[in-house]
Amino acid sequence: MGKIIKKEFYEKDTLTVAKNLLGKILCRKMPNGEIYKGKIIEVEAYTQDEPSCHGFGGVTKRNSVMFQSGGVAYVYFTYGMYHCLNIITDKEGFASGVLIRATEPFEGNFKNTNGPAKLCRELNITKELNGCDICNETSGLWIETARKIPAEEIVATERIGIKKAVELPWRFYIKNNKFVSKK
DNA sequence: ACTACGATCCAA
DNA sequence: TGGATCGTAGTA
Repeated sequence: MGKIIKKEFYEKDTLTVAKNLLGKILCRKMPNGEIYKGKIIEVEAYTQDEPSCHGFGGVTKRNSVMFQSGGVAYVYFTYGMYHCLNIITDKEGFASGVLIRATEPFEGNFKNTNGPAKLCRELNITKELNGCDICNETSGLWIETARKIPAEEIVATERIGIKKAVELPWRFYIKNNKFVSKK
């Protein structure tokens, strides 16, 4: 099957990585040993130079992982009850990452993965995984290679749930996929 | 110490 | 459309 994606894949500009992540296989080994694999079908890009990014105002305790070089997970807690998963991209010192908004499950008995917080709840992704290495399966979280999605199958829209820089078309999803979180 | 708010979700 | 729910960051 697929091989684990290496660090070089993530150490590129965020918009490129975001689109390249579509179709790849998000893999999670649960604390009880159960394995989940699902195709990434919806993402959003965030970078330090636009105000909706958590790293926009500089390093804080919460966002420091965003400033690492690509290939680690940034998991944050929000709305008092939810977690969201980002894949950190680009080079050290520049806050940037890709929010995983939805996957299409194909291995493991999981269903509610069509939303960033639902995905984390279903896969037991919490702050314990914040900063973990996603290029090594011992972390319990990694991504495997798969066919590249051609540009004509990718839809770009405005990002969801933000109030700043709303005009940027930095949300990407695979056309006609029924697991997309919102239209 | 005090306050406002959030890259969400779900019920109604 | 509004409520749940609380860590974080900004202000004092």
